[in-house]
Amino acid sequence: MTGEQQARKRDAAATKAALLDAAEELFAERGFDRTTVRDIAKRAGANQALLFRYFGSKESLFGVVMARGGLAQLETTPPEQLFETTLRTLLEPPRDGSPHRSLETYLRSTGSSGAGTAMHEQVGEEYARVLATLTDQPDAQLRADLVLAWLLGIGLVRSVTGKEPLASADPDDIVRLIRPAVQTLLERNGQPG
Amino acid sequence: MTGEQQARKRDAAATKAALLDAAEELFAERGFDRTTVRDIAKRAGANQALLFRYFGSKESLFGVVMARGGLAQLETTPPEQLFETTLRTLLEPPRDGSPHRSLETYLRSTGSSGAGTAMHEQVGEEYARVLATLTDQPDAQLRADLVLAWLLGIGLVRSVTGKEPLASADPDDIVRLIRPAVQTLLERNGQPG
DNA sequence: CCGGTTTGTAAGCACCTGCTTACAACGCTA
DNA sequence: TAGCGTTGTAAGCAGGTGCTTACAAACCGG
Repeated sequence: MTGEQQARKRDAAATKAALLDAAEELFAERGFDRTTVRDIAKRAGANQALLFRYFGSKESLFGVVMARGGLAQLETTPPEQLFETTLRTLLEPPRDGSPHRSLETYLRSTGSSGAGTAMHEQVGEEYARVLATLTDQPDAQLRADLVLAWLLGIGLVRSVTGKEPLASADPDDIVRLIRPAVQTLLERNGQPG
Repeated sequence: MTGEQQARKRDAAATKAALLDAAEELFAERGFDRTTVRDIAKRAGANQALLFRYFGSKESLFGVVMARGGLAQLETTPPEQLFETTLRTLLEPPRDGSPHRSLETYLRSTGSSGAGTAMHEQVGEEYARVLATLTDQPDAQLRADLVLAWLLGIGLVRSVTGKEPLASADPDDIVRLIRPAVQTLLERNGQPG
């Protein structure tokens, strides 16, 4: 709820931005399916017809939201810090002005629309590609997928299902437990049997 | 030739079972939200009004489906094999007569209804409790949650988003890569800093 | 055969969904 | 100031949702 409903009288750019912000929040909180265009318009303080005028459809808006900030963190974080940085972002409560919440949206929108699928592929591919640079082992891609899977699983258990003690655990403790295990995964040769 | 639809003429028990089977399949395939009561009734070859007569509501049916077979694997698998067994179940394509698909449903129904939340808590709690017996370290519960998170994350990336190379990887390879990392997670003392 | 109960069916209700349309209010500019 | 494109609004549409109701057909004990 941006409290400037009266302040913005005739400003298409601001309305578009408000719709995008509201959509980003709601998609991250509820996923694609359980977010309605009426909810988005209401939170943005705009008429829902404008959503369709500016973005065409709900799916198209979803795509714009994902494209806008989905990969920002990825581009500004060195690979060797990506795992820990992403993990901490996922673990900390969403602050204003924090990186965009693409992984959360990824989680909450599993099994949703076609737009969701395309987004899944893109976001997952990008993260895994960077993570794969962290190991010289032959199965680099697969190992990277497993790291990504862990990130997503932690986000799932923590922010979606709220399972304790994980949900309330100190991010430092989680990082301390996980780091050596990830190191094992990335560095150890696969051994037969 | 009498068609199979007439074969079950007046048999409430069989109709209930058919509805349960259909619901279990569809919830696992699409999650709670994207499964409609009309779909369930259609796959079961039954009238949708019967679904409400026998189960009261869609949410209630969901609860019955989860309660029916959700924890079967948990009760018949020794703790030290639980991780690998569950992982392999998650990795293999669903066969007929295979264990119930509670974790898949868990995944696909994230962020769904209240019934989904209750189920999430129950299933997650049971798995984590058993997994926690695998370590003597102080943070046993937290470590168990992290193992569970990895399981769910792998299921998510593999069966929901279909990301390659994980989606098509040999289960043996995945197990070989993951086992030492899980061992590290469970056995290693948390070290400060 | 009769009456009541159980099982199955078709139709519909009230609500929600994404999306569209018709129109009013505004502000630029000629 | 008159005209006109732009921005915002209210109302509604077509289809889908969970769920209910009214009723017919089958079964069973008497």
